[in-house]
Amino acid sequence: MNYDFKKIEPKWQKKWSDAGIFKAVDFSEKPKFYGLVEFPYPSGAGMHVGHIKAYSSIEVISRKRRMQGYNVLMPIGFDAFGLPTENYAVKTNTHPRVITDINIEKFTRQLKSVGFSFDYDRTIDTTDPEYYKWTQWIFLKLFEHGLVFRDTTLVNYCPHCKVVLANEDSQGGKCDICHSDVIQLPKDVWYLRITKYADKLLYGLDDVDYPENIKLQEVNWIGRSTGAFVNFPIAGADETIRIYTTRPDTLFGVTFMVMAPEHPLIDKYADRITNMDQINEYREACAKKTEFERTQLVKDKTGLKIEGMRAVNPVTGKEVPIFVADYVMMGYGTGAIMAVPAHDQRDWEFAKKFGIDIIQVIKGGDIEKEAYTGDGEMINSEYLNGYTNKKDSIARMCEEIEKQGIGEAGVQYKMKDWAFNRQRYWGEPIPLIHCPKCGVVAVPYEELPLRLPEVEDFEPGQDGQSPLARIDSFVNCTCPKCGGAAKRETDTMPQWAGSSWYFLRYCDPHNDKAFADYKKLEYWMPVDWYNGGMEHVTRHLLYSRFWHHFLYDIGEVNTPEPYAKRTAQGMILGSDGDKMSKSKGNVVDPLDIVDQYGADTLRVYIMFMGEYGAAAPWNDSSVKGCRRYLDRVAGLTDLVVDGDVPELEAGIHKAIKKVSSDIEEQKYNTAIAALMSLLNDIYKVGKIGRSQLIDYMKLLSPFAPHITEEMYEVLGGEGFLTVSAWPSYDEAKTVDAEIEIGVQVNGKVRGTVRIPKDCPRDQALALGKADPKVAQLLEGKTLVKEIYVPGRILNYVVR
RNA sequence: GCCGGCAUGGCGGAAUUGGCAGACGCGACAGACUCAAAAUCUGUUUUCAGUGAUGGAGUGUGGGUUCGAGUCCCACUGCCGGCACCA
Repeated sequence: MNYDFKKIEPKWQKKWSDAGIFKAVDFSEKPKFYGLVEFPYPSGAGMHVGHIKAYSSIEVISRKRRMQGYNVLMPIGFDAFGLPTENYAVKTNTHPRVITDINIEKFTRQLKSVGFSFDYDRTIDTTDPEYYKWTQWIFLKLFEHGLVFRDTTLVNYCPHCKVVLANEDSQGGKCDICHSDVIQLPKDVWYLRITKYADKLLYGLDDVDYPENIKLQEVNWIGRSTGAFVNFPIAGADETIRIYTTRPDTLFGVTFMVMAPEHPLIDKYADRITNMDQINEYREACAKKTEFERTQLVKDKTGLKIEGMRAVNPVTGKEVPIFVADYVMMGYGTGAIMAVPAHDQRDWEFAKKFGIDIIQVIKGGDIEKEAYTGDGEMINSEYLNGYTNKKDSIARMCEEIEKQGIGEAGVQYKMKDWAFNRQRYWGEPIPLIHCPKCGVVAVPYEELPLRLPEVEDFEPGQDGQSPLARIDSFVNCTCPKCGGAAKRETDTMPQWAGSSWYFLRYCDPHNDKAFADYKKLEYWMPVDWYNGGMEHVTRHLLYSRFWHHFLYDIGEVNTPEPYAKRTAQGMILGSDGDKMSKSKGNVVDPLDIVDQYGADTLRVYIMFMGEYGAAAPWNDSSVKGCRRYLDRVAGLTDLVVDGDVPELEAGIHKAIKKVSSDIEEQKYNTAIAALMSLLNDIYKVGKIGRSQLIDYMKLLSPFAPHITEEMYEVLGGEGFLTVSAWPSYDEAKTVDAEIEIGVQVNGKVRGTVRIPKDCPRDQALALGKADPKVAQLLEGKTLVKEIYVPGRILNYVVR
């Protein structure tokens, strides 16, 4: 067959589309399969080869599932709110809606040209009011259930651009746009109380099929630790400083305390602190430091003693000094710590620098040289003395703490609550109203969607205000509760919002009564297989799992966990081995490859590059190799004969087995290698039976759907190959009657021998010895041991 | 610093999970076709010694377990990813 991909690829894309074979059918009798890919951000740059790789995994599985008789839901959509579009809108003075529509149109065209079998009838766009209506609806549900709260925090602020910056946009303490110094500014922020779901997110991992490394990243991100909260009284005051510790059993070793510079008790007791001026100076210096500086420059511990204020160790009754130091963070624990310099390296360094006592309470190490953080017998600790097991001494101390009423056992998480607002235009408006009488009031559900107002000017406002704050007609409203004049919240949601529930919308994308019909969710959910980038396994995965757990708790969805299985693809690097980037000029445009070699070649190459989960560099020559392979595949139509070719039977059965299992394990590269190998065999034999070739086409179809569909037509096949039955194999035919195994002498391979598959031990050993080279090596030696592993190896141990 | 991953020919990568290392592809070399080139086809291709049969070495480094190690254990080196003064 003449392989003219420019003709056949559009031809079949149109035929498949016209026949609607990729449409998912709600409530079909067939078993369901929901395959999900991370929906793209429709940037102006268009599709990247990374997108192709990310989607190819679910594409191949879904195509195989359809052939296996499943009702497949494989949707696509666009996560279209976000900064790049907004920045481009500002620069070109074009409405982001216009830009988004152009980009989505472009993306869709590109996706289709690669032949992805998405159900385009279910395409969603997070910026469509009919979609973000439900993002706002879920937000209001969270609000209703007390999971939305407001708090003051320090944000990165650029005084020059007058803009609040994300951490990513203020790396190194410089504004990404104008490169001036970023300062920390206190600001009121909306938070989602994700920490309330920390345990559910942690223990939910036991019930899902994620690779261990992904689970571990989530576990570390959640960062659950157990310990105790202890209250240290302030000497001469009726107040305590609350601390959190994972080692309450070292309480007898406490020789000082440290508070974060932002700790509110410092201000509260300002009048009795005698060096308040110095402290304020230090605090100001800390405020200028960015998160980056504070965490990167870990070498030198800075700090200052608070004069005129001391704390009492609640178990010993002894007074200890209090310091302020920025190695203690306000954002973790209680913002204050008890310092045990003998057994914590940071406390040790601080104590050495400030000449503070060090009391050892765990035997071991040399605390003159460094803190001892290992295990050992408890000493200098009254009732804890003699304990050698950390777990027991901690448990005993927690008991004592609670008995003495000085604190309680508790749990802490590294995960922080989710800061949920941005001062930007291109995002979902937060549907809340500030009423001078009633406080914060929710926009009534029936008023959703709360639409983004049409504006001319998208630039962020002065002093970090959202552009929406300038639109009086948007801001001014009446309070839904009291009917009085009120003002709308003008911040918008972060980009993570729309992507936290999109997979639910795919189940019922056009519903205007609910985010999705419960019966449809029951039919489709959970997602059977979700593939995406490693960079999203912490934030996006946790955020969306959080929303889903919440929706489950309020009875809106049918499962606690949204994704039954999650995998991640490796990056495609430039041909120089570096990350692809415009500045390096090593970016490959997938559409160029489609144009030059065809979509099938691109698809086969990307799946053949190497282990799916690993990073691999692009190689133009290898692309040509895949094109050469498909050319040779096309040539198979010239070798067709009537009836099966017996020499190929075993090979075809083996290939069916291997390709079938390799796809399930994401070993696409070896599946393709097996098909290439079989192709070489077919050319050696010089002929192939018609139905044998159709089986070959079926195996290749998920990878190269266009050429195989065309060949199927040439062969006179009925219907579409794409939805024909996946071939089955006969296990007996995949096993050879006679096999070749290695023969070793003292573990070194000295020859091979052909033996029957189920050759008995004695016979195999005799056959091995009969090999002339082996016989020669055995001559005159004492045979110590003979090893025969059926189907694997023969080994003679001699002396 | 902590957590995780990886390391195999000139290159991308295989190896039934402890059993013939280098499948498959790229590149290179030789040959065929061609006036010639490209394309295509046929061979060879881990490395060292040897015309050869063959023999030695070989999966980042050093050690260990085993009849047998790319695979398991210990120590180290180098790269990649994530988190980072987390109390």
